[in-house]
Amino acid sequence: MQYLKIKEILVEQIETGLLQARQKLPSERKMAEAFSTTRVTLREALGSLEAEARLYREDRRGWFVCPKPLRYDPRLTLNFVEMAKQQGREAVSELIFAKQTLATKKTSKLLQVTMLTELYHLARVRYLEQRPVVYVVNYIKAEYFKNLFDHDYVQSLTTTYQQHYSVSYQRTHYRVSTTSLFGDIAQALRATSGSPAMLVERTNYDQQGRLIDCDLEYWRHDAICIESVAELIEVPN
Amino acid sequence: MQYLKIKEILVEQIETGLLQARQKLPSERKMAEAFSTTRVTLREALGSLEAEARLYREDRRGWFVCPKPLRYDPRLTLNFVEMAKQQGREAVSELIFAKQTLATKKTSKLLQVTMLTELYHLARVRYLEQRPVVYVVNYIKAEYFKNLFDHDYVQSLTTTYQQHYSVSYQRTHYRVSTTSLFGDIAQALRATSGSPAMLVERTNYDQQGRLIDCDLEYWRHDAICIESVAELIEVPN
DNA sequence: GAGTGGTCTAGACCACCCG
DNA sequence: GGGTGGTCTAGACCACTCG
Repeated sequence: MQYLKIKEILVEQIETGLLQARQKLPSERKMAEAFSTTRVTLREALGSLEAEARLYREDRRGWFVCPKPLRYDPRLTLNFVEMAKQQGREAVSELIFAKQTLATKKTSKLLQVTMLTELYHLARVRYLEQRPVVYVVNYIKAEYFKNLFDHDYVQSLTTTYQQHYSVSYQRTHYRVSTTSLFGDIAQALRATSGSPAMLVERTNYDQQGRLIDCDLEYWRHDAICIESVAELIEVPN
Repeated sequence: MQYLKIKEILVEQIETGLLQARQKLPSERKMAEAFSTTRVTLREALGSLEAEARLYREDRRGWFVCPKPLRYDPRLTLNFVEMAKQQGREAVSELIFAKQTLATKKTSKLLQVTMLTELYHLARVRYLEQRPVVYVVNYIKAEYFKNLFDHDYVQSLTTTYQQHYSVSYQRTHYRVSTTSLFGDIAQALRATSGSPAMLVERTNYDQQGRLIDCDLEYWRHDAICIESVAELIEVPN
């Protein structure tokens, strides 16, 4: 079991700081030679460290050491940039597209509206210290936010909701599962197709209990750690 | 990109029901031949479907089609068996070990006690329809539960807490991250070493706000989907 | 005991990234 | 344009599972 030995060595180098967060590893060929093995076996070790969130790769660019994950609390309405700042991290949000569309079969179900209801549809990529870590898709009920695109919607939707429409999030329904990245999303995150990912789906309600929008967040799985507190519910048998 | 084609075909067979949940796939050699490729490439496709939670494997036993994940709401105090039953699933809990120990550096931090505090330490494996899906480790403050082992602690700790000690969970602090399975845990879950996993860590408080125990839950990542509702918190800037 | 999955070797070609 | 990562071939051995 050579690849386990390789993993141990790499983990040790990470933990002793010989390899630092965000640092690029040597090329696969060089490492394979250094460990006296083939690329196939080396990649077995690297892939396994990727699954453990110790290494990540950028498509065709190489392997890097994972920085600490961002703590994410679904109860906080904070925008991404603020959330990162409070943890001493530097964050940026970038627009991929913003358009107006009509609800399809899938989105009408997500937002509990009839098909062809007017919606805003936007996609953004968020960066942590220059590294793209989440691809966020939003579907927003247009009826509550006339002319949304006249305001800033890239950095923080929640702020715009509040300032221009007096709407604030009150409750959120969220679902967390694991998937992997493909196509446009993988590309936007500079991830290799098939990289492990965490999917956070949220449906958000305002102070009047109205369903106002939903998010699909595709996180590079090493970049996030969900952390929250919940009051427990008594369930009758 | 042969392995993508292979994936597509397998996904289609799963979605059309040609391959059913829990069904075993043919051997790797047979599939490699059927797709006119080598085992290495075939395994690339299978590994990728494993990351997407469409296939899972049992160590040295082969590849299987993933059944639907169990929905898991951290707010519910329900024991595992009840939770599964409410979703029409059949569940069983099995004891791995139960012992009394003293807090170590790691566990004293988890439970916010001084080192050498008396603790119960138990490990269980939980099955969904015969399949082991979670490995649960518990650390419990012994001071609140004298002679815990005289009662049933395998099927449901929460029930025993309530009935014999008048203690019920009120609040939980939880953290969700991705890792992978190794050693004893992988073995108990019949998983190949290095399989992707979801780690749920919980710290639980009773009706008096006392920290009473904590859980480390190692889930086969395809077997769980975390789903909950949260009231949002206003955060001053 | 036959066949399986887990691991490994020693190559190869290509498209892409970066200097 | 050199070197890289992504993909693929055609084998091999071993320990284990299962009938």
